[in-house]
Amino acid sequence: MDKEIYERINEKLVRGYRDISNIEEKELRKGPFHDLSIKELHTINAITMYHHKTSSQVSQEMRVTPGTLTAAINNLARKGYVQRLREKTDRRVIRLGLTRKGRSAYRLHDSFHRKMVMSFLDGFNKDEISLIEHAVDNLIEFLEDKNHAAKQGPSERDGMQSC
Amino acid sequence: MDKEIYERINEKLVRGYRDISNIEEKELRKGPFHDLSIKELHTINAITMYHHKTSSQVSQEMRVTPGTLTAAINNLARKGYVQRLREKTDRRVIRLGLTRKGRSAYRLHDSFHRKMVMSFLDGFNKDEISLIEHAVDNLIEFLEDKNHAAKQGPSERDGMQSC
DNA sequence: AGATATAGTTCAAACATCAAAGTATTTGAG
DNA sequence: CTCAAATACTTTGATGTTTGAACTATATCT
Repeated sequence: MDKEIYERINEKLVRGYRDISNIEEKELRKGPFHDLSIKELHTINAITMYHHKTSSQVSQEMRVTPGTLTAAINNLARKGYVQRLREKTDRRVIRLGLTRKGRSAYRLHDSFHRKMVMSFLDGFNKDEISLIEHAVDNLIEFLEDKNHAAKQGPSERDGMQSC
Repeated sequence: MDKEIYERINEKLVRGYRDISNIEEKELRKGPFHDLSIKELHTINAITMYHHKTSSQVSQEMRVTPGTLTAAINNLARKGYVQRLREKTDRRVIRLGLTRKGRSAYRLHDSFHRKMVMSFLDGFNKDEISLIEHAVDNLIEFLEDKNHAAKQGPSERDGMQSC
């Protein structure tokens, strides 16, 4: 492929990637939830509206250790965004739920995402959108491959020498 | 637009976004530069191969405060990836350069990016690629709009009521 | 020359993160 | 049934990143 095109698209992706968090945080600061950081908002987002996932589930999805999540939940509970709900049938597990305020923050963040994705896809027809989705799928697949390779360890990356 | 399509693409973008840093870091740990974090690598990337940008330039591009960059450069210099070069004509300014080792790390990271972008665009022809690029442009434009709106302050977002 | 501006550094505080040890609870083997 | 092992989460201590504000050194402007 053309080197120039690669450079240009790479540069744009890097720029977009770098700016998203910054801008999400700035938007956040303007609204009624100025006591939330972007990371806290992402935790709220991972908890989701009504699923009452367990702590373990959320920490795995977020790729952080259980201890990290505990600390994050402590803060969000103190600020009134999240509630811990102890499971009746197995008292070891904690289920996480958003308070009314938490759901409100969730919706605000979601509407930002909606606007962002809408503008990403603005002006394309169904076929073109599915082409773009295919490119995104390519990217995710690439990341998943790398992820599995990393899990197996570097020595077995290609060719499965073990056994 | 179709709500279902939005949900699906949003979910994929969020997942991709979340995984990129994790996987870049994992890849990094496998190679010869295991003493670098992903943030440090991004600093090296912002310094670029041969431009000798000033500290201010780099900190602005990275959207961090000058103090943050100083700390990062201290670490990278200690580890032998970056050199400070004092400007002859204006002794206040520091220009930043990569050492041989720093350039080597830069290249490794760049090759990861290259593979990632290549897989993103895999299987598309020129026209299709320029369509995808257009979508990325849309996204960047959205972010820039939001960024300017944020700079002006929330009260003047739309309609320039001042004066 | 002296005031002001600019470039970068230092410092103290806040926060996120992790690994490892700890607590409470459940499960499973005998 | 009982106790050892497993599981779910929390606590703790250490590390690294980030910021804002005060600071140093240098340049520019009047």
